[in-house]
Amino acid sequence: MKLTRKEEIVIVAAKLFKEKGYSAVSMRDIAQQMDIKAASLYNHIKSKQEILSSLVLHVAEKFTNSTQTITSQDGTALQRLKKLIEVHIDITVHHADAIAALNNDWMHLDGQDLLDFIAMRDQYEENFRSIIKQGIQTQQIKAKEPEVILFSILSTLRTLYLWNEKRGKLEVNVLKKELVSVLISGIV
Amino acid sequence: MKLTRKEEIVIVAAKLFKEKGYSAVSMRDIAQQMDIKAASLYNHIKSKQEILSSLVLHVAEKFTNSTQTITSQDGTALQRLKKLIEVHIDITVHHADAIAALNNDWMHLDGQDLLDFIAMRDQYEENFRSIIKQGIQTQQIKAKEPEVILFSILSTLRTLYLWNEKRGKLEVNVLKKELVSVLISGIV
DNA sequence: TATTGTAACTAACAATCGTTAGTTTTGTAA
DNA sequence: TTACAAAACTAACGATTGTTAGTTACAATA
Repeated sequence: MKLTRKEEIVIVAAKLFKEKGYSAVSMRDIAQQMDIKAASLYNHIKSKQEILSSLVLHVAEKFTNSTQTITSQDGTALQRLKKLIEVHIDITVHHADAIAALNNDWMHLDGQDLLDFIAMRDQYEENFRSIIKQGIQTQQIKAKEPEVILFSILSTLRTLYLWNEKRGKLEVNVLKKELVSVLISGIV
Repeated sequence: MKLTRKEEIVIVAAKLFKEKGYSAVSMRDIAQQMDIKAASLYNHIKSKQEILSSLVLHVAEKFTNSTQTITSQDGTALQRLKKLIEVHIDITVHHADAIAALNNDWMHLDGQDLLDFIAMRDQYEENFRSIIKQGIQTQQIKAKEPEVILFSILSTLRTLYLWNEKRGKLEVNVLKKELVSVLISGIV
């Protein structure tokens, strides 16, 4: 599958955004990385903002869709929680750069894009939360503060894009298995 | 204890950095928030960079110092790991804004400041890592990939500054206890 | 060969950036 | 009241920002 020029730009921009953040990357930086002039970028994109929203909303939708699928499946709360974690890991490994922007630069979205993103993020969190609460109710999960559990799991998953680089030899499936185990069963 | 004008500026800047990131906050933004003109800031600080490095290096040193103390104490690996987590939570709760900059804007430090920061961060991680490895060796901790355990705990701790706002009613000591429990013993 | 679409270019714009110089206001101590 | 230091001000600088307009190079198609 051949990439459009626009897709190439978005990919290159994502790498730069990951390193310095959206605001610290200029259109001239992006252009230089593609060996063209800044003005030439505008043959393919409407604005710098459009790069960001392509990047962030695309992967945000991916999370939302996957989550919806799992939540509507059957199985115990714990099974679905594990599945949710695994899917999050999968998406992260395949879209590490975009997720950096999603984590760190979403606040630079504007207008409807910003509202859409926040809605998706809140819904994603709410999905996790409701499964955790279910798990507590059915006594599959310890009766801790649900927010603390939610926070602990989501923090780890959201920061995974940073550690994935250093993952090195560790294969994805091993990472998945180990991480699910650590998050669910603890370390003692 | 009365704050110097410089300290006031750093505190105000930290709040803004937390919301939009270092690069997206202008000196005029900071000045406006203090009800003065941008040029007036320079009666108290040398540069925008100095604000960032004051902010980041100060709290980085705090982490380093606390860690050193604990590592050189006695007790089992697991006891020291718990203590490390508790101290990290304490510092985070009391310096939430500075930690946002430490997490997200450290790469905008320059020169020696950047090198110093990276050295401190690496050392901090290495401290955690060695305690975890010790714990595995003495079979207090499950024989998982040490990097996965390290990553899971540090991710949660580093993102705590975000959730601390929503902590709401949850008292610090309760948070500490619950979080240590979730990180160490898991949720099932 | 002529045409067309893609993708690059040069040049420039208005706005904003961090920062400096020089000056004035303000509060405190002699 | 005078003197001094702290902290504000106005005005401006050179550099960089995202972006636009108009033009050119090149390949594929008719």
